[in-house]
Amino acid sequence: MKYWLMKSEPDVWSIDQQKKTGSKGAPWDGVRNYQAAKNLKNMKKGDLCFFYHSNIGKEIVGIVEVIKEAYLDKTDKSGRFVAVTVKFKNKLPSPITLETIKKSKELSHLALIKQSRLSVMPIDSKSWKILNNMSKV
DNA sequence: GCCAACGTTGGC
DNA sequence: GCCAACGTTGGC
Repeated sequence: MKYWLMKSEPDVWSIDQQKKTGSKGAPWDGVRNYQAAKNLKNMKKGDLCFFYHSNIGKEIVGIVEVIKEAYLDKTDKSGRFVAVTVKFKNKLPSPITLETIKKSKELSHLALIKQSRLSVMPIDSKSWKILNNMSKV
């Protein structure tokens, strides 16, 4: 199983909206970046993703699970980009802010920090564990 | 609201 | 296929 991190502006799509969709989940679409799309294509059913709120909050707020692997993004007329379906899994006991992540030397390699504009990125299992531990109060 | 970083587009 | 111009993202 792989781990990921996906960004969303809570104005547009927040963890609470995601939660409301329950077990049927919701499409993660609108990605218009090849690198992010490549990551979407590599997702497998059952993979877990951190849900990050960009702009407002700038923190990891929860975890969602991939329930449908990459398919053509219906919102993309060109047919070049894909979407996946994810379902709400849980909210973090306490959100992890970007500021906190930046302070950790062990997490300095994450694309979240190095490539601030990338919206879908892999998270190695070690970093996943570190982040989960950080979220426990 | 600004602007740096960076991705994309299109003319050549 | 290069690269300038332009658009977008996202942190500050």
